[in-house]
Amino acid sequence: MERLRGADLSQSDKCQKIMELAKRRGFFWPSYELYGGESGFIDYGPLGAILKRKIEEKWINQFVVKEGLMLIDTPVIGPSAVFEASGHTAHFTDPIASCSRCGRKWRADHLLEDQAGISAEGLALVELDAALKEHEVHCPECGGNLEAPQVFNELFKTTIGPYSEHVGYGRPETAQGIFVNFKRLHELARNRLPFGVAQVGKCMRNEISPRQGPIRLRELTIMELEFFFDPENPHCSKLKEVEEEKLRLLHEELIREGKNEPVELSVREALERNHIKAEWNAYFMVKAKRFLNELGISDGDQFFKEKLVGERAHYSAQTYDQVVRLSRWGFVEVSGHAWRTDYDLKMHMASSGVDLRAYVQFEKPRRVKKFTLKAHHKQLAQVFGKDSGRVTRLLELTPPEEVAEALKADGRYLLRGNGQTYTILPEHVTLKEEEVEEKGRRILPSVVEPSFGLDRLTYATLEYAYSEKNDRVVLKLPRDVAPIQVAVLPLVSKNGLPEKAEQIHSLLKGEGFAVEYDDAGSIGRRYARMDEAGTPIAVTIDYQTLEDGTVTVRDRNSWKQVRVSATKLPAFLREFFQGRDVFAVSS
RNA sequence: GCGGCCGUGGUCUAGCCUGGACUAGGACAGGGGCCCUCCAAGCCCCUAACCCGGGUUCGAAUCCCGGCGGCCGCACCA
Repeated sequence: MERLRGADLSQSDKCQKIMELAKRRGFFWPSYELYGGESGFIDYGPLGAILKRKIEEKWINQFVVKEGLMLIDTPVIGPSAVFEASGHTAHFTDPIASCSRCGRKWRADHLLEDQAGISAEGLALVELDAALKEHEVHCPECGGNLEAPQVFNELFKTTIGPYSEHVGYGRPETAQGIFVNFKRLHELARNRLPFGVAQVGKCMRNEISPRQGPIRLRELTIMELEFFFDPENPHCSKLKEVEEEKLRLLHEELIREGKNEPVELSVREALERNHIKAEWNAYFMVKAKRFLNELGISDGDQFFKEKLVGERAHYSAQTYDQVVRLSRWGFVEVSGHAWRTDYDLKMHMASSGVDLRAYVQFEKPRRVKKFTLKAHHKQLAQVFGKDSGRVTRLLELTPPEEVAEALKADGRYLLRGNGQTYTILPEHVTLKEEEVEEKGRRILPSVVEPSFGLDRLTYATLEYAYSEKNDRVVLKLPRDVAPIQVAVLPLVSKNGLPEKAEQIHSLLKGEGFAVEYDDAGSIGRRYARMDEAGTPIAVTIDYQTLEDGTVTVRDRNSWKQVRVSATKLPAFLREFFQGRDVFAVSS
């Protein structure tokens, strides 16, 4: 496929070998090769599909089952309203200006900021164009004039049904499927905070120029969870379990100082020094670190890198990327840990007009002075016509104090929502201040979001499992994600050994193991084949098996062998796959 | 999207500059057979490829153009 020469070769050697192995043994390969290929897409083959699924299962086990969270599954396609509310149609996009002389493309907003020192935030394309001209921004490379900026939106666009005006988008993240269901999910969590909801699924991002095989895809699988907590009670109840754990952080301060190396801080220190702003984020970062450890990626090969303000997604108040060292690309993001605050719920509440606040009960009822707001429906209907229903709902969701203050100061209140601004005058409402007994309050939960790229994790797992021994490949996949668990091999293919091996094969299959039988070629060749596929255990049936019913069990990593009686084999293997060091004990 | 390099069986590659003897060679992998007591042993046989389209030419894997794809650099990666 590709050929690399000279200095490139040594550095990308491992990646190269893995790509070859992946194609040869059926982990993954480029999609649509029959028609010349299409970049940004990969196919998972027989081994890869299972490996990927097992990593997903492991994640679900650790982040959903063990954490007591909920798992849901929502559509890939969503109507435009969802992504307009979430900000993706506006923000999942880049204004690109090309140079009319040299043809280079630039981020128009970045140029404006760099050359004119003006924030381009919130500027429409025409405004951006005007600003670029006004401040005489030129191509930084050749000084040529810039063409009018154009937007490129990375959402995949489609239509829903036969109506071209009914626009839908492929989701760029699974999160919105959770946010739009917040009310129901909170109800299912029996109206308690905190709680978390996870989702695993395909997402689409129409990348401008994807490369790097499984690292940057236009269609990818994301495993993410939204964890909702009370912003007024943001403490992580499980902090004790993790506060002494060390995290390697390359935090904002270090980056601003120009540093590249992370520092090692305990969770407690990181929180005390405000390098991590949300306790729950810290908690899940520890979980994420351990998760990668179990996929074979040690602490030294991963760390968390904070995203600077300009690099963060539009919804995020703080984001750490978990990065892993990969042989070809250096440190690559495999998960993001964003503190999304109440951004998404707030946006969906404003767009839909539905109250998405959670009710939090006080320990004791409190007597408080409080404004109450009563909307005058008839008056509002006269002024706003069709929109009055929505205006009324929005108005009633607004803190009355805010309305009262504005009316007092300016004589009017500007109500924003649904992409419009409505002017509320004193005669539209009745505001009363009274003392009431409150049993609780309504709040918009704050959200932390750990979000993992399953494709990248699958690749990283392969890369970290890859090793060579005596000129052959041994894929030391963690035993709980290996696609084939056990190989059953007759030592030779005669004298009744294959028949005996077939019995053992069926026995183990019946016990629920993923087993493969192989009697082709010499025993050494078959061991080698299984090492390359990452099969942790090989069971060999030999002449002694016929005499005393014991078989040889071979460990892929150490090549150690122990004899186990066939009847005890299932129990032995079960212990092995639960993580016990059965070879050290028995040999 | 720009620039550079590149595209040959399942995988890695030889051949391309200097067009013909290329019915495209090799290694590994795969299938069949012989052999058969533990780490890719050996022997025999077999399967299987010039990215796509156009052009130049008597003749194209080889030269030219376009497309697609890959790698690297720039840009992009909310």
